[in-house]
Amino acid sequence: MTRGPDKQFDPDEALERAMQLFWAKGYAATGLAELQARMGIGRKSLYDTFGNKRQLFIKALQHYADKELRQLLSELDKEGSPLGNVRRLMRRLQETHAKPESTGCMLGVSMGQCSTDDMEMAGILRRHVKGIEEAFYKAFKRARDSGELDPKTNVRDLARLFMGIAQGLALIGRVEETPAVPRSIVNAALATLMAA
Amino acid sequence: MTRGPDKQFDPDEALERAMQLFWAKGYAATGLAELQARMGIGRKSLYDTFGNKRQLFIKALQHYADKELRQLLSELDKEGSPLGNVRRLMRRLQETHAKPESTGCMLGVSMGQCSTDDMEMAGILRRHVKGIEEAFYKAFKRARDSGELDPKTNVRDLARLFMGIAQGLALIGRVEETPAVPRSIVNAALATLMAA
DNA sequence: TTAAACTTAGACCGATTGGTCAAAGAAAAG
DNA sequence: CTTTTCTTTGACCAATCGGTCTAAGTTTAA
Repeated sequence: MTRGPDKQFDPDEALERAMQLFWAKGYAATGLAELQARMGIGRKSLYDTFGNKRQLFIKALQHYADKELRQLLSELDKEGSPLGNVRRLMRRLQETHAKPESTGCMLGVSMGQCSTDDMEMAGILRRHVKGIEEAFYKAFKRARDSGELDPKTNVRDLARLFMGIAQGLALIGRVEETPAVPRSIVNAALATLMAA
Repeated sequence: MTRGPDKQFDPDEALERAMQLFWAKGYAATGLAELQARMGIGRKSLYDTFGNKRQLFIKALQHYADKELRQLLSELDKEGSPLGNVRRLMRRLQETHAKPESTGCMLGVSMGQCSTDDMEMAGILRRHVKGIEEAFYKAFKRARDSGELDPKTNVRDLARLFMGIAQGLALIGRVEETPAVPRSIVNAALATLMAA
């Protein structure tokens, strides 16, 4: 039993566009006017649909993290060599962040942007970062169990290292203009898996 | 032949304080009023001495990077085992960023904050990041020459990896509230040096 | 058609933004 | 002393900030 007209815009697409803007410019530097223009909706619609600027940002962040984690998992959970999956993933990340128009990872960008005493935001970011860690953990654990990694390998530490490397890579990709540094980072990261 | 009274404040200390604020809150989220209060100077003095907000930020960033790089070099250039120096440095970074009040690395934070099309800022950040890479490079090269690292090691790649890890570590330290993740990252990073 | 329920565009709000300027104060030079 | 040159304070500016609200438009139910 609904009354009145439906929304004239697609909230999902509007959120996607808000995400892109926040991602590229950051929370504080993104104004409502710009958001409206990019999302193609009026101010009232924005507030009715998403609450306020902060809530919109949080929803955009959530949207980003869900999408990113889903892709990460689908890539790391593929059948075959777990380490092969990790290698393929890291090479893809390398290519992504080596592009000059790369805007990095929205999680990393947000970690750098949120005030240190913003506990709510920190909690949200921590949860998402944990998700990435867990995805790597599963892959490395499978690798160890299947003999691809030394049985003595601390896979928890290794997972956290790769999560950290991925964050560092994304961050540096934002300012680097040649593919050299991202390539080096991934080269060296993967080289450590050979030796282990 | 100087005329008129001297400044009533110490520009260096004012810059130091501005740096702390920018570091913790980021460029966009830091207002002039807050800066004035923290620096303890009037608005006119601020503009006469530092130009405008952006130039003040750039000077603060420069100040930070110089200080940080100096410390990095003094730590990595110590006599004795180069790899030992790297280990000591990484453990120190771990402790720094494991503290709950850690505000990360101002370079990394700024990489995440500057707009992707701000070429001037990107250039400045790239230069400073390169400085960190070079510091690691020298240390790893010494390590390879002295037989601490496998002669086949690509020390350029390794240096870039460690620079990236340091950035990731600092970023994650901003939101993490327990020392577990930073410790894992450094554990795993140093473990790769053993095997190599 | 009429009324109710909804969405829309955009005017509007006080507060705050980065930035400027004039007047007052202080030290050095004559 | 006076004059000159500098610094400081704080008022002030237009523009923009995030956020609200009214009025008009649109669709459905009766």
